[in-house]
Amino acid sequence: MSKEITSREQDYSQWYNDLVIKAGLADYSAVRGCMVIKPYGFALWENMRDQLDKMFKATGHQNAYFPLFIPKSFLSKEAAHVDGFAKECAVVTHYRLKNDPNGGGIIVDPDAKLEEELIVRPTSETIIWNTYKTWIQSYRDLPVLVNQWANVVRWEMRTRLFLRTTEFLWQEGHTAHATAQEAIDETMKMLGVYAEFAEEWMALPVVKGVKSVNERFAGAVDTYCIEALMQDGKALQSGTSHFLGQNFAKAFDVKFSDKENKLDYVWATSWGVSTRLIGALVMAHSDDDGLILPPKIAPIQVVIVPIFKGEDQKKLIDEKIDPIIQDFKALGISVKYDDDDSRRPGWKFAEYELKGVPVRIAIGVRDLENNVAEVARRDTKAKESVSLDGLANTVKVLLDDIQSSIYKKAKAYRDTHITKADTWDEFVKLLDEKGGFISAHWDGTAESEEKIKELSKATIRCIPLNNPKEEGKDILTGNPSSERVLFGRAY
RNA sequence: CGGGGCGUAGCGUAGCCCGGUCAUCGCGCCACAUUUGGGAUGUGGAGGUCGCAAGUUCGAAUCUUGCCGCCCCGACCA
Repeated sequence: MSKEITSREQDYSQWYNDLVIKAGLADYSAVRGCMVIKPYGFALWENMRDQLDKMFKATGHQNAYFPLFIPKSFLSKEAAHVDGFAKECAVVTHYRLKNDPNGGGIIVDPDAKLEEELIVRPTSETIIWNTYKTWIQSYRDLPVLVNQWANVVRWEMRTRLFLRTTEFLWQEGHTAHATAQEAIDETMKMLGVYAEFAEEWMALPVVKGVKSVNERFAGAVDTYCIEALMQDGKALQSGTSHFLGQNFAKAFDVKFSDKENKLDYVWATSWGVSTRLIGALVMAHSDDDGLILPPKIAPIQVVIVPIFKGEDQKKLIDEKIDPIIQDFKALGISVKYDDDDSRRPGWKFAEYELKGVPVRIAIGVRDLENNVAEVARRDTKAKESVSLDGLANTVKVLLDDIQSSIYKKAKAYRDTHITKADTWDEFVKLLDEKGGFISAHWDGTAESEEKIKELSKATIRCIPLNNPKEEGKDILTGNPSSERVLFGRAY
C-alpha cells in the first residue's frame, strides 16, 4: 500500500506533503500552484474560521465584502505597496473569448481588450480605502471596524500546499481611526487575538513581535506578527497585524473633520491570517503516523469503531452505543460512529490516526460483557479500558487533557529552541545543527540584516514585544547593539 | 529566468543504453469466498492512443528532431 507516509526524520518536506494529501486535507489542482481543499481540510478551516470570526465580533468588528478585481491604477497609489506586490499579480486584460477563425480551439478576442487592466487582488487595502473614502467624512463615522473573509491571489514562483499557494483563503481586517494611538491599540489588540487563537485553540505557541524594516508589510508603518516554530526547526509567520499610519488615507485621500472641525487624514490598520495556519498546525503537532489535531478545532473529536462479526453482534453494540452517542452530542462533542462493514477495524484505526482524530473508542462484544470500551488518545497513542458508565464525561475530560498536553509539548519544544548566540560561528552552527529561533544582537541596520541573510539564510523573525534592553555587539558586524532579536530560517 | 530531472492504467513504477509476444509489478477498483481487537487472504476480472507531433525503419514505449506539461535546486516570496 502507498498509505505509509514518509518519515519526518528522512525528509521533512516530503513528510509534510504526503501528510496533507493522505490525511485528506488538500490536493494539487489542475491549476499550477493552486490547491483543492478537500472536505476534511475545509471542515478544519471552517472550525478555525468560525472561532476567529467570533473573536473578531467580540472585539467589535463586522464582516463585509469587497470586489475581487482591483483597477490597476488603484494599486499604484501607495508607492511602497505597489513595489511590494507588483511582481506577483495576476492581471485581467480581456473580457471575452471567441472561436479561433483559423480553426481549432478558442482564443482571446483581441477586440475585447479592457481599457484599464484589472488586478486580481493580492490583498484589498487599495480597493477598500478607495471605498472608505466615501464612507468617512466625520469623526462620527469612526472607527470603521471591518473584516473580510476572501480569497486572494499572489503569483508566487514556487508554491507549497497551504504554506504558499497561488490562491489562498484568508481574512483581512481593515480599520480606520481618528487617532494614531487608537489605531496602534487596534493593531496590538488584533495581534493579541491572533496569539490567543493560536495558543488556546490551535495549541500552537507563538512569539509576538514586531518586524524589522526589511520584513515589513508593503505600505505599513509597523508590522507586528506572531511567529511559530515547526518541528524541523524552521519558523513560520502565522499572522500579521499592521499599523498603516496615514499612508493609505493619504494615497486615497480619506479625510475626516474632528470635533474642532479640523480636517485630518484617518489612521489605519490591517491584519490577516490565512489557510497557512493549517500548514502550521500540521507541521507543529503531527507525527509519522499522521495528523495530531487539537480537540478544540478537530472536525471529528471522537470516533467510535465497533468490532463485530455478523449482524447480531452489531445490533448488540448499536443498542449499547446509541445512548452514549446522544451523551456526546449533549456535551457538544462531535462524534463519528463508523460502522462501515466494508473496512476492517485495523484499517479504520490507521485511517483515523492519519486524520488526527483526538480520541478513538473501540468497542466489541467482549467489552459489552464487561461494560467497558477501549479508549485511545491520538497524541500519546495510550490506550485504556474505560467504563461505559459516564463515558462521554470521561472523554470530555480526556479531550481537555489532550488539548493542553499537545500545547505543552509544542511549547516545550519551542522553549528549548530559543537559543542565545554571541559569536558568528556559534550562530551559524546553531542554525545548521539545531534550528529554531536564535536570540542574537543586531545593530539595527538593514545592511547588517541583509548580509546575515545572505550568509546564513536566516532572517529576523521578529523583535519580541517587551524585549529586554541589553548592551551587546551585532552578531556579524560587531557594531554596538541595544537588544537581542530572534533570527531563524523560515518558510 | 538559470542548472538538473521526469512524462508508461486512478496512483506509484519496470522496460528505453542494446528497436522484434514488453506493455511489467505494487497499490487502488469490481465479483465471489473465507475473514473482522492494528491498514486481511485467496481466486477470478476490468482498466493503457506508452505526454503530443513529425521523422528513421519491414517493425518504435525504445532511436532522431520539434513541441507541450510537470517536478527538484537556485533566483523570487508578508
